[in-house]
Amino acid sequence: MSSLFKKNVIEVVSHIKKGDVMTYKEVAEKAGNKNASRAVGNIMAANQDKNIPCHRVVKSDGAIGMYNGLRGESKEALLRKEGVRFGDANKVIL
DNA sequence: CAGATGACGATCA
DNA sequence: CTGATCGCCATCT
Repeated sequence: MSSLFKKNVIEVVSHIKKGDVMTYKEVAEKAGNKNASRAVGNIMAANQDKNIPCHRVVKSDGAIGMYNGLRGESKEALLRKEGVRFGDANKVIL
């Protein structure tokens, strides 16, 4: 199960700095397929590696998305601790 | 190979 | 603004 796209996505996501967030679209674009935002989410779901801050990957509108891999901790709280600024309705300020 | 699925995106009503 | 629909891509069955 090692595809180039997947590897790129994981690399890009693991490169996200603390307090910073990246949209699925951006990650997909950096990975080589700007239209593969969906595939990116799929890869994230299949690779919840602790080294990969998947929670720092949000939707293009700044929403958290359907992320549910954490142990009951709200992604908002976690991201807030990381230093991410939130606007209204749990929307991340990009 | 073809069909179905999903941590999405953009557009339309 | 919210909800529904179509479109896109990688992976699974």
